Amino acid sequence: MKKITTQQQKVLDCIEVYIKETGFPPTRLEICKELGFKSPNAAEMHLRALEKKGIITIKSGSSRGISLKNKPSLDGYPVIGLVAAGSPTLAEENIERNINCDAVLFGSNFDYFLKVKGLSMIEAGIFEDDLVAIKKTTEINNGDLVVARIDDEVTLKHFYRTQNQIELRPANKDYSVITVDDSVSHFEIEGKGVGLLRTH
Amino acid sequence: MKKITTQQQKVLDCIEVYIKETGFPPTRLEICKELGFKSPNAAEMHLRALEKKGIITIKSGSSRGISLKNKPSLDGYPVIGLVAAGSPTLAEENIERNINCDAVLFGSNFDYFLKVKGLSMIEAGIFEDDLVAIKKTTEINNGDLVVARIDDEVTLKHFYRTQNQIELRPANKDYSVITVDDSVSHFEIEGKGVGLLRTH
DNA sequence: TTATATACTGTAATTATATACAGTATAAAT
DNA sequence: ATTTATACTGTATATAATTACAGTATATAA
Repeated sequence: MKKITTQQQKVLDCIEVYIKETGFPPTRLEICKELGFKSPNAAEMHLRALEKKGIITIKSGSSRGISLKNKPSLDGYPVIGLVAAGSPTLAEENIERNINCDAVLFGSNFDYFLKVKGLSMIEAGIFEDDLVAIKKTTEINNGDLVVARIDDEVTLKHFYRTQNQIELRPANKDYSVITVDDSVSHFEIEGKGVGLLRTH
Repeated sequence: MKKITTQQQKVLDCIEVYIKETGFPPTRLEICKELGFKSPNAAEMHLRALEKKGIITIKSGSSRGISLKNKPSLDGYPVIGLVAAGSPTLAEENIERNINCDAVLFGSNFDYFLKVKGLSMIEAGIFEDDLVAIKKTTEINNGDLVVARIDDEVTLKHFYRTQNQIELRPANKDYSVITVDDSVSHFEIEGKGVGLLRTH
């Protein structure tokens, strides 16, 4: 993303304010009126520059056809999809999108949303593509929903610690319990599920 | 706020979707194209009706000058618990608390959260005390999750319309299908479930 | 019975808007 | 030294869009 000039920033601010106040973007002439330009082409040129820099898109031939591309929310929570083997969960390439919501939406605060793959937790009412709000912590109690990393694979299961081993139990009778033992070279608790979000 | 007709709801939904996708409202002709109308006046009349009912405002003489008055409320979205028989769902006494979140958290916007009672939708991954985001609309398709009012009782079920009757189906084999027939003195669709929120 | 609201088609006119073209001028990059 | 980007004024025009007007038809309310 190239740097933006002072005048281009003014035009961008003008558009944002206009949308916030009216619900729709301004015309070239309205931008001119607001910023004191005397020619519609002044606005036009700035819009073209902003489009070229990837800040907005302009739908050709449409009145008020300006879309702001700065959707990535200021302080939203990342949605993590498939986690590449070995990569940190929150690595850039794992972020599908951001969701804007209250930090205390699920009682306690949390760090990211994990997009559920597979049906292993279906009996706990957790379906494929549901988003589970994850809080990064290693403070886990028996029965908690955890995100665990086993040999570079990330999984969502119920956590149980027995006398001498750790079990990751699915909530689906067609799946098997994962036992963490000597055959596992790397085991780590990434966090705890504190909430769930589903879009119908 | 007067009641809105099915066609007006379609137009409103069309505007909401268009804004969400493009960032600016549609023109009369674009609404017509989307909904299959052949005259721009069809859209115009619906818009006038929606304006008269206080749902939108139209800036005269401006292209795409449609503003949704549907403001993401400052106090957040109400959580509706047990609905008292005969009372309007959103009556003050039914509001348990408010939740602050993004209007478009569930793709389309919505009006309130309904706190789930009972286990009738458990096979759809909807558990007791889950919060279902409800959008007030009468635009329902078969299989949709709906909030219905039957003889002053409010229920959450899957909606199915067959040749000559309406069925409200639970997602739990221990519960029976509710058939809306002559024994029902009052039936009304309150809205549609667009999302789900669960706190672990 | 006479409105009033809904729900459109179809045509047309006015005006709102995007956008091209012709200039002028300055600063930075190649 | 020449191009490229910025930063505008000013004019013109094709077309995008609103909106009025004339109909048709149905349902509901006063």
